[in-house]
Amino acid sequence: MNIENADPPSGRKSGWKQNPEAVRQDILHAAIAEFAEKGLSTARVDDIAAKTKTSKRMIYYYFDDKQTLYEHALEAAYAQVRQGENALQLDHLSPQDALAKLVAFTFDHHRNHPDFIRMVMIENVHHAETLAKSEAIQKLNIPVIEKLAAICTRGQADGIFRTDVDPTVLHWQISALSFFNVSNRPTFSALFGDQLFAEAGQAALREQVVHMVLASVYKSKDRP
Amino acid sequence: MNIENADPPSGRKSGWKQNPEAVRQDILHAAIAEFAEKGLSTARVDDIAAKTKTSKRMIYYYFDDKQTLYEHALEAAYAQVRQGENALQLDHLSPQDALAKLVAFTFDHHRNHPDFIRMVMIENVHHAETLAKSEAIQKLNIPVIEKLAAICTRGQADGIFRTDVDPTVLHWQISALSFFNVSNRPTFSALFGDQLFAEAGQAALREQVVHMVLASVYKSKDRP
DNA sequence: CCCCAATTTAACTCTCCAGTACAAAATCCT
DNA sequence: AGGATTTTGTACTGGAGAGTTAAATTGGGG
Repeated sequence: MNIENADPPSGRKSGWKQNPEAVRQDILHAAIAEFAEKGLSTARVDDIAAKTKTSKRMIYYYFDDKQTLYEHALEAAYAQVRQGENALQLDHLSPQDALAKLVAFTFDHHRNHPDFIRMVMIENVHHAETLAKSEAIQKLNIPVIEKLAAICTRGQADGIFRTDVDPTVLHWQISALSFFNVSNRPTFSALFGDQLFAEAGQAALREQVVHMVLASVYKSKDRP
Repeated sequence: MNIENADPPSGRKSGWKQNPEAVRQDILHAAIAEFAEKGLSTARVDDIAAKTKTSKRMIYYYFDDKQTLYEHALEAAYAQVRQGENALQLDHLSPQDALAKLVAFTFDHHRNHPDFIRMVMIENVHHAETLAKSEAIQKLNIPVIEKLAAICTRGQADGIFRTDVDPTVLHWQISALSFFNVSNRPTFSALFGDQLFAEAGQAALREQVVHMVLASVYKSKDRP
């Protein structure tokens, strides 16, 4: 879908053969899918190769080994998802509305990017060893907190938010609810049924989550 | 710590040699530790054996293969944790206090049983395939919901809780916040620092979590 | 005390799979 | 064109680790 061998229009970046950048991307997408599906050690390089337009040999050509490939795949997964988040425009909204929109957006966004969630789950299983080494990923996460900090500041200036709201805590809350919804769906629905994960259930949960987070930042007297 | 080879006081259950039940338990504990630490496929049977008083061959003697051992380890992990929960007595408390206590307890309990959390994480990475097959585990989870349902009923009878509170949703909320706190600590602290996971931070988070959950069940007019 | 069934030990096999050796294209440079 | 360099295909290797073979040990019942 991405590359056509007929007339490469603007590709051929690094002054060399057929668009190496596109090949890298192709491999990374396949790798994300495989790692997200199976986990780091269960993932098979041969299976990643099979999902690719290219071969196993090429994977080792572009990325040195499985671990390196995993690092790049993790980075790519973060980049893609955070990029989507950065597109959100909240400045024109009141602090309450901005926060509500951010929470609802995050809930949906996580739901729409299960592969990303699963990469993070896997990273947590591995004690975040890879993530801890990647400065690139750490930089990608600064804007999330900044966005929340701006909302907090405005909300406090308006006298509506509690004075002790903490952007990091807020992010923890939003993440916890939105992340768990995707990460623990398998066990939760195996134990308690999957009604909550059908459309109606999810809509209700999103509502709940938005309310919970908003309630936690309001001063008591201002609660709607 | 559990077994002494000096005078087996009441052991020797199955009418045969040195307490096979104790050996099983020994293996299961080692297995839980190893699986929780490394994940299903990264875990090494040899390493489990090394943590045991017995040998690798014995593991295959008592449990047929790695997968079977994993199943039993998962079951044991659930049994242990749910048993701790069942000890909670809530009937003598008002619905609000009961719920608050249950939430705070769950938050702490999860925090104190990281191996259990990690087993569940791993199970989710594997799409809960093993959990889905275990009726034993599914039964273990009924009391949690029943306990919540009882609290909801009482709260509604008192006219304090909303009429549409749902025990399953409530459990989802409590679990999400308490689970994520343990499961995602590695990535979260790699990205945003580990202040939230130090004692003070955790105490504050627990407070927050209790408030959030309570707020979500109160009728608006009754919110404290 | 001797046999049998229940355990246990140690050494072994066999498969899977990450990673590689090697050489054949393909592309660019002059 | 022809040599240098980069890209790709094929077939292979080496090691790790799940699971096994087969013999030794133990305790109990007769």
